Amino acid sequence: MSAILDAAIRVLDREGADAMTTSRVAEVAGVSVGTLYQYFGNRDAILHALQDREFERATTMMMRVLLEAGGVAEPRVARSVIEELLKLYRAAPALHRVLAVEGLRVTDSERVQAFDLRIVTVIRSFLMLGGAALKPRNLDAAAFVVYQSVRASMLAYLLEQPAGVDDATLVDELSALVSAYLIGT
Amino acid sequence: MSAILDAAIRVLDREGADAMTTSRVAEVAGVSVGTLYQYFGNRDAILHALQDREFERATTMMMRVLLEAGGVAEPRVARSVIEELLKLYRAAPALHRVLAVEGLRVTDSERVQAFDLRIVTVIRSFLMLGGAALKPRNLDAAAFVVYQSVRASMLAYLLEQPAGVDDATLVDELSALVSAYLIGT
Amino acid sequence: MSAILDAAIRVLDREGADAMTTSRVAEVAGVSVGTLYQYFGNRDAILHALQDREFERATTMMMRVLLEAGGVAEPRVARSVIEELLKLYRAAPALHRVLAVEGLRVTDSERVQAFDLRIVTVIRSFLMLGGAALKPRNLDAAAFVVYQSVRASMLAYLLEQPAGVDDATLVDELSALVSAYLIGT
Amino acid sequence: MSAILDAAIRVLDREGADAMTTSRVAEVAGVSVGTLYQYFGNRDAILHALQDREFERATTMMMRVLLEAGGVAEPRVARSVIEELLKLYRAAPALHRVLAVEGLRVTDSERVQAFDLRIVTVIRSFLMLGGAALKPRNLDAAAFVVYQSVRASMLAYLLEQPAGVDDATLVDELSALVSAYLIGT
DNA sequence: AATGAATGAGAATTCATTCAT
DNA sequence: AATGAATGAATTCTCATTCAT
Repeated sequence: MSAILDAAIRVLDREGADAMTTSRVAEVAGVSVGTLYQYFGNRDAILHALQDREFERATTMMMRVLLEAGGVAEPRVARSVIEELLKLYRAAPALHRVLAVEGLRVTDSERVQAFDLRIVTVIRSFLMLGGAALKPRNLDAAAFVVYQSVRASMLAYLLEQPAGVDDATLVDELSALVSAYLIGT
Repeated sequence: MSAILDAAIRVLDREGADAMTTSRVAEVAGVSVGTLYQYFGNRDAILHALQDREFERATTMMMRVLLEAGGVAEPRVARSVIEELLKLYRAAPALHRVLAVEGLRVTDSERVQAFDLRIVTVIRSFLMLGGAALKPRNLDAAAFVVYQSVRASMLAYLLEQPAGVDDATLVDELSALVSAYLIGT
Repeated sequence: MSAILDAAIRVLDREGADAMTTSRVAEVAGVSVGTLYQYFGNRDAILHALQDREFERATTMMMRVLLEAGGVAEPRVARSVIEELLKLYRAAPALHRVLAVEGLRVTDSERVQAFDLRIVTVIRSFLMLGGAALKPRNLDAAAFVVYQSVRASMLAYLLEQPAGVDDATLVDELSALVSAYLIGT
Repeated sequence: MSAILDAAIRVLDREGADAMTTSRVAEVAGVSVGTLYQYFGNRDAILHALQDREFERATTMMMRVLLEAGGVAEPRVARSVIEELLKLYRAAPALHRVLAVEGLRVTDSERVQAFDLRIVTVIRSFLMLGGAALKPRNLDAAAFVVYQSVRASMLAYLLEQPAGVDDATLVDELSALVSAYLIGT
């Protein structure tokens, strides 16, 4: 039930990851723990569902931006993706924090499931489509490095609110970073 | 006592973050919990101490590399720092994972203490010294973005061991990323 | 509804006593929990119904065997009853295990209801009918001891499958035990 | 700690098996749950410890009785063992009930550990020592059947307090049962 | 200073039972 | 009569922290 997922995000963002206990989520969702367990077999299932939702949102967004750009890799496209991603992250920073943290905790068997790896695969295929405009690069590594860079910077920006950096600056610099690296501009 | 810190790292890297309980650390260190609490008032104090030690190592390393390079910002310098950083991370990936994770959990009052922010400050001053060779940039943002990018990529690389990326590739791509962004090469 | 009782036995024997939850029984029976509660006011009511069914089967079987033997107490009769009982137990060992366990849990007020006590009463009346052929005994105690002995041995045999004992051996030894005790042969 | 084991028995006998929760045992023992878990890694460990203690008591008792009898198998010996066993059972009927119940729940891997099987082995070796006086029997089956019979009758007697049976009668009949079966008297 | 037994709040999870539809 | 989502008390187990020795 999406009420439970929404409650989980709310708890995550307002009270922190430690507060995301099954009881607290149930309480905030306005249901009993029992009900929560009817929908999610265990605590992790909630995070998995959240991950799937976010993964879909991010993927959809990237596809939309790329389609609007006509499939051409340009600084403009990178900037659009980064802007949209910032919106996605801002909607639930703590969720993305948890997703990132859990991604790094992933065990071999679950590896393919991790948010990280799924997104990197999507980015990799975008880079392949970008074609001639891009500098020649090891696609695996480039997709990996670009994703980690953007994700980490955005996340740390939202959670730490470092002095001297605001939304516009962050988008500018991340766009510059990615464009310089991938396109050479 | 550094025996306790070493034990903490050992537990962290061999048994995972969840296993780093105060009792387990004490056990591995060969002391009693009571003794551990004599040196570290609470669990977090251990992490703080670990953070300080890592911070010092990283800072020292960067200074050394920069001095050896004669204070000039060049791709070669970026690559050296990245290579050295990889060594530091590889020595205790799980420690750096925890440091990263905890850094993002930081509350306002402790903000200045976080590993992240301290390192960004150091990097910022390096960028200032780099002088004319560098593209003009918002220093705060540039230091921030560069640090987060390198740190996240390195950490994810060590913990996730993504397919298609090895040490050399990672160093190459991170160097390219940073150089293209800061120097334009 | 006997579909529910059959489901309960199936669950009991295939999945164990712990798995016999009301939901699981309902599921296996192909009805909803709600429906189950329409027929059985609470979980225990299912066990009571099961007990009644088993009690009737055992009683009927014993009567049939005794009638076929012409009402005379002989080793041959004891053996027949034991053989038939083994069949009954083998059809649903876990059920009989639960019945035995629950019988021992019985509270004062429900005492008369317990499978144990009901069966012992039936056996007692068989012994009375046996007449002159039997050694003189305290009938209450004899019925009690004989029943407990046969039941426990059979149950443990089916559930533990002890080394060195098979169907034939068990029937032989139990027959010898009972005959020696009651008839002196 | 034996205070915990004693508390477990007290709870078992006064409040029933269901009441034997870790918290309740800790409470009755006058310690915290945490302390309980320091001594017993999990709930079952308590039962295992109890089992070991009872096993040792029963074994010691049987050896003592047999030694006193000079190693000869006679009705008198059987009666003594039965009398002593009744004392042991009476001291904690609910404990023996649980031990019996758990014995039947035993899985393959733990089989050898079960109270039942351990005791049967001991009895088997007593029967071997009994020598010429005994009727020829399949030792495995005889030990098994005798143990189950005595145990079940005694337990049901203590827990159900069946009408028409008292201590003396029970001992008489069980002695008669065992003697008739094993010795032919 | 060192010890480590004791603490107990708190977390995840289960399941008999109810009741509105 | 049937349904099955919702309930929530109860249970097991963990671990940071304390304190008497």
